[in-house]
Amino acid sequence: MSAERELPRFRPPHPGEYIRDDILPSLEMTITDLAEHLGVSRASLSELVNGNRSLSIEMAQRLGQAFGNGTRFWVQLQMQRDIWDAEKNSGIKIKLLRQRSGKAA
Amino acid sequence: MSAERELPRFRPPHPGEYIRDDILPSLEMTITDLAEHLGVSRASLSELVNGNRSLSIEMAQRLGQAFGNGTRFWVQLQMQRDIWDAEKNSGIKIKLLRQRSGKAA
DNA sequence: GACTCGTGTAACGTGACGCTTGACGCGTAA
DNA sequence: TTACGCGTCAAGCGTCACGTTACACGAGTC
Repeated sequence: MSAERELPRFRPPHPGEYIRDDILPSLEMTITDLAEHLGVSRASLSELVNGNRSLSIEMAQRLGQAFGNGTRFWVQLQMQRDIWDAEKNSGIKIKLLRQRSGKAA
Repeated sequence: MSAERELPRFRPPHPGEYIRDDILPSLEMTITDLAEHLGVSRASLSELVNGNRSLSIEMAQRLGQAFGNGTRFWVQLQMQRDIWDAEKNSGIKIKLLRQRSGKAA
């Protein structure tokens, strides 16, 4: 009874929202600018920023280097959203397997 | 100077190793047994256990439900390894973008 | 009006990868 | 030898991030 963290009440924000709302304004950059700086296509970054695509590990690396907050930050952002979606939308129901820790009823 | 966590010195273990070394023995189950319980094919679980495949979100859900430690645990296991690999093997070098926080040299 | 930017998005091809199915090799018991 | 359980491999499929190219729209500017 420990590893089960509660699901957030609301769907975690897409990494792209963060880029759009916080990063780009504070850097005074356009999507086109940032895409060029990151070495990705404009279309690719645009779709990411608009939430139409999820973050790859490689994209997370680029963002982490560009903004100085590391790969992990971005991957976790995406991960939280992925987990939320998975828990919400799936009908997977697997029965709990009891580890044999001595006391077997 | 905060979000940059250090990379582990050694490659984080593959989730499959954990299943093979700890879970399966303590449950006294075979790969075939567990695959059936999880509702996936033998081959799929076999490749996972042997480190030839990484964990999908859906597989993480199944494992999390079966072992009672939640989806997040398994996804994080995989994430740590993915990040480690990405940092080690990639030649990506993006210049840091300075946020304009008042003091501009 | 025409021109330039910045943007969103669709179509196409590509490569990566998780998954299933079917077949194979190996060990063990009848 | 035959039969069975187990693990693994190979082929095929679907999904998806990505680049490229192209088009359409709005806001400025001339």
